[in-house]
Amino acid sequence: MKLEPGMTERPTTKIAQDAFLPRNTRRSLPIALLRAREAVMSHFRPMLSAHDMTEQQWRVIRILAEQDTVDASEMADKAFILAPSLTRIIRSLEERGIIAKLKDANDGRRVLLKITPAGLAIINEVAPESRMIYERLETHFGPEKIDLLLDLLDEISTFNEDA
Amino acid sequence: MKLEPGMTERPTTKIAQDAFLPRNTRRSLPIALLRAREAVMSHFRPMLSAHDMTEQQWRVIRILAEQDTVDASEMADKAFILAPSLTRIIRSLEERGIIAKLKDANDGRRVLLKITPAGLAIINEVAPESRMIYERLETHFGPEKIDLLLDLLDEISTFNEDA
DNA sequence: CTCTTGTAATTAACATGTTAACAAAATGAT
DNA sequence: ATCATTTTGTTAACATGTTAATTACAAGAG
Repeated sequence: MKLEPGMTERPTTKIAQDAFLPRNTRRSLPIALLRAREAVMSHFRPMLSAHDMTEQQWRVIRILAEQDTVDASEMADKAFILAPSLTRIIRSLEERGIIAKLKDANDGRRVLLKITPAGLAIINEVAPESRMIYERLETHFGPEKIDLLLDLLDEISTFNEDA
Repeated sequence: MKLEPGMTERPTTKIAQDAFLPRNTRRSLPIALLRAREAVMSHFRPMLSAHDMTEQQWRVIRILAEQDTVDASEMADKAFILAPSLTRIIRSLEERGIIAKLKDANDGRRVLLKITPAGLAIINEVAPESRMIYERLETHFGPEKIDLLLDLLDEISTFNEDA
């Protein structure tokens, strides 16, 4: 390594520190998970943005299509969205008339969520296309491989719980 | 009655629309990737925040520890950070004296990045602990399983490129 | 009943994700 | 050289991620 005029005299060779360097970035699990997620989402995003929907907003109304009434905590859990984000998403979706907020009669703290007809309309427009995209992906890789991946991801996700 | 994970639920009400509903959220690949990523990161985050480092900032200086000088485009690519985010991260890291910005003599557009001694000090503090955490994870699941997962993720990540 | 503690949701503040628009420098064709 | 085009990086604007503090209500102990 050649020293440039502006560099310090201290040797900057990093070979001696190799043992202290992090693992190679190319085999980093967090980045690999991020890349894979982005690759998958890139197929869905155009369809969602055509309906002025973000990915997270879609996750919310999708869950409300599966289950009629969901309180905010359960929604945060299922959609994997943190409470502060969910508060903003709910406000936005409600202003757009896509979901409705109800009060829980038994617990004044809880916010109950429900999809509106307008929200259902969006579901019915987006869902078929979403299914098609997913089926293309499943066909390309084979359902077994996707299942294997989902199982591995599930296993990783529960790593914390047995510490 | 509470449904356990793995059970197949089908609420009473929306049966007629079943064909138009999205896939079940619990087997959603994007959410599964998100959950897994968060599970992994939850082990690293406390250590990073102890050094006032975000995950993304850590990715940046980590790459600069592997490779002495990197321009912004290459960094965005390797750290998987979009250009606008990277601009802000670079500004922040530079203000804190952790990295330095240089100008490319051959191309006036490019920004070259280099880690400072202060940055190297952080690397040397964090890296050993980071390795230990990763080794625990690798021991728990077995290196073959991690490798299998990384291979599958890689395969998913390149799905776009053969369209 | 009062007080403490715990829980659900919101707000605040900052960092990043995401897309679009933009400025500056390089490139290539004429 | 001149001009249109492409590439690199930044800025802007809005949505979400992240942690901490806060408010409103619920539950329990005394």
